[in-house]
Amino acid sequence: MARIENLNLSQQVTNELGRAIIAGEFNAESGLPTEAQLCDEYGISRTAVREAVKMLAAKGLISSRPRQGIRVEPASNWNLYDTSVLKWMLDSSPSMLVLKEFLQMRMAIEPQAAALAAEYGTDEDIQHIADALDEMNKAAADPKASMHEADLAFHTSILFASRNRFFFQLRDFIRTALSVSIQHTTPAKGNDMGVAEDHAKIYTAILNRQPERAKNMMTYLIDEAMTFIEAEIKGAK
Amino acid sequence: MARIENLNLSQQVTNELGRAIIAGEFNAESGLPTEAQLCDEYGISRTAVREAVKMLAAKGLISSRPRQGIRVEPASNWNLYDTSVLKWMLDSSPSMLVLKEFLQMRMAIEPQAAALAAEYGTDEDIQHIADALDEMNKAAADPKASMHEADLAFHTSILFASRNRFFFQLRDFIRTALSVSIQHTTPAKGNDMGVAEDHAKIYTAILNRQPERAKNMMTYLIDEAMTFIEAEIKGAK
DNA sequence: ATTACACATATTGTATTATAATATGCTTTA
DNA sequence: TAAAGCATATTATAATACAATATGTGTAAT
Repeated sequence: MARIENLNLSQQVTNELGRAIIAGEFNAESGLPTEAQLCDEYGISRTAVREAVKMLAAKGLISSRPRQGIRVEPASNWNLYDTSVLKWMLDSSPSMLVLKEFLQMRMAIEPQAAALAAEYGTDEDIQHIADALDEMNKAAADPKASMHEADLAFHTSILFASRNRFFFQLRDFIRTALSVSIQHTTPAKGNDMGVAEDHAKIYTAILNRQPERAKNMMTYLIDEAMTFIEAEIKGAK
Repeated sequence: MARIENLNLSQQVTNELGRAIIAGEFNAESGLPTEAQLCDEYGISRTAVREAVKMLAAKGLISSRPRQGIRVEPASNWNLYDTSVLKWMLDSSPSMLVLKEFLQMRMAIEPQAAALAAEYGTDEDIQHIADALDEMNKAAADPKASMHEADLAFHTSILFASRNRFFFQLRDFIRTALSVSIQHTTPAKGNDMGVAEDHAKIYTAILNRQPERAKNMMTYLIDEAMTFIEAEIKGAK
């Protein structure tokens, strides 16, 4: 087990087991080792093992019952919107497989969020979007600055401005999806300014309280990534 | 504590504390009682209390550190897509407040899911949609049959047919949103047949592999509920 | 007076042991 | 063959002890 400083024992075991479960290292029928076996394996007390098991159960990965042991739940029950679960997923499966699914989700969430931001975002919310856009422009001019971080901040600030807690709750998911997306599309760019302009159009639409336009501009932005990825998938065949 | 048969102790405490946290019964600054106090309060061992605390921490509701105690996390960290968390939320806050947010999310997710279903759903997936539609038609004719259940099955089957695990993962969320939605819109209906026809149009579009049309029909369906709710909110003022 | 250091203290973190509850399979019996 | 009961493996809960970790307090040094 990779002992990580600053995390307590049960959290480390949670990490290790969570990763292993999602990587498919446990047979779905036979399930996990018993608590006693896990104690031996990791050289820790049952207290720590049980707390780890409870945390994984809370995330929908496993369930445990007396005499039956610890079973892996069907993947359809895993809480994919849990940050840890999402991380374990990306660690284990080649990101190309989920990249398209990510983009499909972004295509559902972000245009709608942009429209809601245009309709309900406060002036302060919209100022935060402007701030992120400024950072992106700076980064486009100055290679030292981080375009990536500014990009994430831009999209997150729009989720926040939607004034809908369910949209904002997806910020980690969207950030992850966006990061993976960027990693795959960046090689082909060289047009930082063009991307920045596309983002600016979204911001302007929100500022001018044009929900439909904001939605369309966001759809366009994501569709560019989608087109690129589909070509890449096709090419890989 | 309402002791529920068939749930073990730590799960019952998790339920009770989760409910109380989301209902705002704990001061955000002072946090929760210490483990020792919780033991006294519920008359249970530290083992059970700690396991409950770990489960709640896994859902993002709390965090605990030595010497500092158990703190309530900011609501923005709560995992709203966890079924339990969602349930606690609906139990505590008047559903009217979240109903519009639910509909905004449905408006993002479901039209896109319908489009994906039309593009990627297998024939078998689409048959399941047809089955649910049949049930809805039966229920429209026969008052004994449950329209509600058939309606939920219809929407769920489309999420499944999207062939995107992130969409399907939202099934509990969508089902909850839809249930709340129905509770508020049903009084004004009397047009079960009209609703069933709207659903049929979505199905037909998916069957004929028309993603755009499927999306539009689903948008129309949800927009009807949205219009109704907005009128109700306006009327309540 | 202010800073730095050490120490006391409260609270969670981990370990250990013991017992209870529960479900599964096997054996016995009718 | 079926039903009842018993053995057993595994998790569930409890109780106790000690370790680790922050937080504040007081004391000493500058």
